[in-house]
Amino acid sequence: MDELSLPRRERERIRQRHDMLAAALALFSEKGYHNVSMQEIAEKAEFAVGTLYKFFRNKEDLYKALISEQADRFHEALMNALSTGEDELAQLRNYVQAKGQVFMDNAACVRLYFAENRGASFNIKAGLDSEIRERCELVLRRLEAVFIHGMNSGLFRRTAEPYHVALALDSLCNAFLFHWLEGRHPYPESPDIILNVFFHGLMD
Amino acid sequence: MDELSLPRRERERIRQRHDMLAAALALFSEKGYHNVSMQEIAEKAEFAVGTLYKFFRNKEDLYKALISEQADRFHEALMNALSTGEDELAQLRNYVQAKGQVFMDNAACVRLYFAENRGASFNIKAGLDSEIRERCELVLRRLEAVFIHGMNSGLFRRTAEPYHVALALDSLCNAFLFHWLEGRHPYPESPDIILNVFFHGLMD
Amino acid sequence: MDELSLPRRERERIRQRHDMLAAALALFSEKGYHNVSMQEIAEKAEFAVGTLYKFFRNKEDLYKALISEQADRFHEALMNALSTGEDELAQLRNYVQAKGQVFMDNAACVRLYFAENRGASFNIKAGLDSEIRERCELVLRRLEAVFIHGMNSGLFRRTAEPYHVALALDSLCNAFLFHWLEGRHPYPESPDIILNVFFHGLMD
Amino acid sequence: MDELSLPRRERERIRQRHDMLAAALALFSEKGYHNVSMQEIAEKAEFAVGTLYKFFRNKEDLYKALISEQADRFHEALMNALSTGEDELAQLRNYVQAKGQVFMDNAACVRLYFAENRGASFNIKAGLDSEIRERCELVLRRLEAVFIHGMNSGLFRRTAEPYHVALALDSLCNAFLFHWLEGRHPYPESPDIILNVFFHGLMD
DNA sequence: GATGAATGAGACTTCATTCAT
DNA sequence: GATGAATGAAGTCTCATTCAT
Repeated sequence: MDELSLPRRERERIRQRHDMLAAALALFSEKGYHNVSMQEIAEKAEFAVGTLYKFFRNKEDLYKALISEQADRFHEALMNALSTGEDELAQLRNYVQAKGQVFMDNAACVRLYFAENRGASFNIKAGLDSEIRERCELVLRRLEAVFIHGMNSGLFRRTAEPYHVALALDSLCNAFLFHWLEGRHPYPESPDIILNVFFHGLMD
Repeated sequence: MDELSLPRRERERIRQRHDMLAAALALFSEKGYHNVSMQEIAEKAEFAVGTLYKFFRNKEDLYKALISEQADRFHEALMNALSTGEDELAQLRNYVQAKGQVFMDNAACVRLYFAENRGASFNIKAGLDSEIRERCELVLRRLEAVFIHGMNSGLFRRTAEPYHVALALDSLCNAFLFHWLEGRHPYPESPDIILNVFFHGLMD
Repeated sequence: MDELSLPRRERERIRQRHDMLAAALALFSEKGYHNVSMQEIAEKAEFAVGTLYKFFRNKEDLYKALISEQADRFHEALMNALSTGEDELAQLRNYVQAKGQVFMDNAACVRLYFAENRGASFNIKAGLDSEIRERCELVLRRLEAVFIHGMNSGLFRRTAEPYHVALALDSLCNAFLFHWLEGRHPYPESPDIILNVFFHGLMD
Repeated sequence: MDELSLPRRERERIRQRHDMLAAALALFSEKGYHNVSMQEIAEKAEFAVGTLYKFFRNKEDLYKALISEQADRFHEALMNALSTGEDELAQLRNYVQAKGQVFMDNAACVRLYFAENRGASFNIKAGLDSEIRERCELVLRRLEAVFIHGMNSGLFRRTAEPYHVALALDSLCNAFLFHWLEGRHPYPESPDIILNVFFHGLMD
């Protein structure tokens, strides 16, 4: 809707940029950054190679833009989830569900997302990572805040550092999602299956 | 000790192979598979390129050998930890500690390990991954067994699926280790800091 | 003439391809397939290596294209010669002359041609050879037909198998041409010098 | 028998050298000079690479020795044939038969022989060729001499230059042998099938 | 004297990037 | 502004040759 108010030329450019990123995402997530050529991306997006370079300084730049935008969407969805819900319990449920939702809706991204957050592409070049990690950290801090709130309000017991609990919940979601990615088992439909692990301790 | 009994020539070859893998590990973990050339590895290992190819059929082969051997060490250590300890609680403590120990002693590997298990190198080629993931799954199943035992013996309460709890514990360790890798904060000295999250539920 | 009607871009590409093949021919015929590098060909043709690969999938492909096109020209010229001339005698004269003409005009090719038909490049890879040999066989069969016609019409005596006579005539031309290639002596100006051997038997 | 009189050490060396050349011949004729490595030859001959270099200065040297020795055998056999037989007719028959015999008994060599005499390995490096061609020329001159004798003695008519007739006969044998090599048809059992072409002219 | 591990130059090929049209 | 042909640096891998044992 915002786009409609832009000059036609500008709107066109945004659509083109979007098509390029979409093509790149499909290819990167399928074959990995290093196994995709600019030629390939250009062909899939139905542009000339030169045009790609009008939008992105180089391959790495294109990659960063891609990751960055996807990360934006993810983190925005997660932050929203954490801000929605009557009490902290509801917020956590929303978080778990939102994380599942957004990831499963964008399987292609997830592969890249994990790649970015867990590993190999420390590499591609620094810089990107730190930016993404910062946003991960923000989500984590927000999650921590929910736990702190819950503890302060007496909803949760203070059995461990709130940050640690936040870390635990998030990493558990990731583990489930990762398994889902591999086709091992589905992501739990009810968030409670994941949350139970934390709510009801193993020992009295 | 076994090596001492081998013919000198054989011992020499083992040492050379080790040096090559060490050089490769250092470079791969720093810059990523695709950003390291065989030339580079050869130079770091102080061999000629051709010599590398006497030991490994090609770059991918070298990479697989590297990952495979490191994964062996890791998984062996973890399996050992899970088999050591008077009761299930002790076994879990050992697991958490062993995981921390072995990873922190091999920071370079961990980067590659995560890369393998979380992402990017879906790519490099299938085949390796599945092999490694299978071994991860074995560890996870062993961890699940500890929880099942503990639940059956009344040590733990059955508040969630044992496999889910196992997944939760393992992924939490990974999360901590990952943060440590990034220099954010140390891996907890006492395993209890991690275990507490599970033992004492957040709600009554 | 056809080329003139093509779009400028297309004409340009044809010229480039031609230049590349010309450079390759010169080098291959001088030093042999294995002793010429793509770098060398590129330099001689005044292109970058990468450009070569835009036109030919790989070195072998370039080689095959080269051989194939030259063989086309040769065989077409020979077939034409055999179809031109009042009687069989004239056709044979034309053949001998055409063979000499076309070969001597393309000395570089001839080296490769012989290489293809007599030897070494059994090797380079099958496939090409058989294709070329088939075309040689066609020419030979056509030559045989001329002899058969001549024998049936009473122009020639049936002193031997027509195919054998065809083989004999062709191989004699080759022998002369080969000697000429080596600078030993000239290819006979008059085709009769070669033909005489066959027409007038050594014995009564 | 001569070998028996040599010191044991010397006899041993000759046998080793022979084994190396045999291995090389088998491999070269199957795959071509450039597609065979010294390693391969060494393995087939059951020696170490280094040992090969004790006997031959380098790969080319080994190749030249191989070709040279085989050519010796061939040309000796041909020269013998041409010197054996009551009259010129018998000598020619012997020649045609000997050429067929010696080639078919050494199919592997023939491939290399043709490669040497007709093409590609102009290349490998000059030097060898000229030496071989000289010996070919000697045979040809000897063959010419037979025709001259035959003409002078009235056995043959002087229908063409004796050298040309010699060339014709030899190249016809080669053509038949080449076809046989390719499995197209057998080399004529009776030399007369080849000789007839020359003896009884096509025209009165 | 034989061995074969080690060497490293050099071959083929790809692909990010530029720039004339 | 878009195009895509051209570029050439750089990567992987092979193999003739050497030399310490």
